[in-house]
Amino acid sequence: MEDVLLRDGRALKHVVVREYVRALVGDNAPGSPAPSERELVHRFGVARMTVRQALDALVTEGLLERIPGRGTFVARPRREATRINGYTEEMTRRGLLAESQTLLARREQAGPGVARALSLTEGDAVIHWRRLRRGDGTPVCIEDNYLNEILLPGFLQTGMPTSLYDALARRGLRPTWAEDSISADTAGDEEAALLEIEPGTVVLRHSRRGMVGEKIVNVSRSVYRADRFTMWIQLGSDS
Amino acid sequence: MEDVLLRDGRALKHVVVREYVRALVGDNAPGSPAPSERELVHRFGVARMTVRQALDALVTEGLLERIPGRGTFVARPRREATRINGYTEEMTRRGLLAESQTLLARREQAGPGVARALSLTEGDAVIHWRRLRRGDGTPVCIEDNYLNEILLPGFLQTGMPTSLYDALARRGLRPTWAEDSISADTAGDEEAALLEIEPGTVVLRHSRRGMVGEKIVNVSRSVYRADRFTMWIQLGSDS
DNA sequence: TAGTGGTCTAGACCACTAT
DNA sequence: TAGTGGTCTAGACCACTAG
Repeated sequence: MEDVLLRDGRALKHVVVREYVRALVGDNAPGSPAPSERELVHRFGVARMTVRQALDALVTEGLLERIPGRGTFVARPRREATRINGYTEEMTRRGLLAESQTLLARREQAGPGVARALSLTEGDAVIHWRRLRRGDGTPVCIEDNYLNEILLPGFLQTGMPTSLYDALARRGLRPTWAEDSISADTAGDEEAALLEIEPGTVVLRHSRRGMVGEKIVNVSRSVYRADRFTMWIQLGSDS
Repeated sequence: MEDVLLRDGRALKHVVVREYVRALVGDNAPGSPAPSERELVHRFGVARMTVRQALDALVTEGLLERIPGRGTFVARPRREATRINGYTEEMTRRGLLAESQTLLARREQAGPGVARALSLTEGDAVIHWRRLRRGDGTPVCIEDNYLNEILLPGFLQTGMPTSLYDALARRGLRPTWAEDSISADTAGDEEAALLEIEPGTVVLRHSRRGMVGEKIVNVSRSVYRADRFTMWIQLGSDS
């Protein structure tokens, strides 16, 4: 996805200008002025169309905002649809200490449900990772993750990280979109024991299919203690 | 949002080209070729930069896709983040018959919780609309909606529609983004009676703050029968 | 080799904003 | 009036794809 955008060693001019402006205004407050187009023309000795191409990209990106007759300014950050977060990030965002205990991490043959969800054939190799997750010490959730082994060769060997999503990101496989389903249910015996609640207590079930492009990266099935967890989601976006 | 974009009666050239191309390829299958840039230059007698400006817009919009050395083509439709839907749309999407029975529709003074959620002061006027919602005949959900009366003058008088979101859309107030929270719980006595379940049965609770721009339009609190409803959400988008 | 999109130049006139 | 962004021209060379 990232523009490398060097051509025969020479940097593309519009990229140079774009990144210069990005670095210049990067953390400035919304409403701060960016350099004018003609100022950038003089600074870089390029045509105005080249400068406009650079600024167009930053405007499309939502970093800058043009106001005719006034200038170009840092835009108010656009609200974005919820980032696809995993447990660790969710908990950290809430200011809780996220801990994780691996109950199971092994190669398995996909059962019918997992195979369908991952768009594999029954019996194909999947990585099954089951964790008990705690927040500030007490059990909050049991999470079963199933990963397509083809996409993640050697995943089990290269050490299991705390955050699955971090690990996926390092391989360029962090889901950019996901299909989630959420339901209310009661805890089974095994779940109840792990979550340290009575069997039959109310729980929140959450399934997710994480995808990047057309690739289905992971399928997770989580069960949360209802008394310790409320799901929070932001939908849609500005603009 | 729509570009009117006529200037002193003369149509902007890049808009003319853009709309010509949009109409031309409008419903074509993904992968169909669009006219080449030079072809459009000759057809409209404009500079190539003008054509590129027109096509850039359609590419950003997701309608077209450029492939260097090959041409410009109709792009595969991009996946978008979940549209903010109400109960009626959700049920219809699932192929169920959505029915609705108004239990309450009146002007009230906002209590502390509602006032905070709507960013009002306690005691401000709000519209409270409580409905029992059925799917294919059986009770599925009780939904309490609280609306900022200032934004919706005469709402109670102009007839209560089936779909709140349709009614909001007609006033330009359909939420474009929302903050949702979802939790699992058990039904209270009154809820259980309405939902035709036993008190203490598992339910799914869903709260939403619906917003358009900076305006908070509505706050809803719903309780779903867990045996009749699973929430389904799509997060994120392609790009 | 012919055609495509990608980049870039060096100008121009316009409407608008601020002073 | 000076400066800004918006539009537009008429070229140019490049890398890449396809026949």
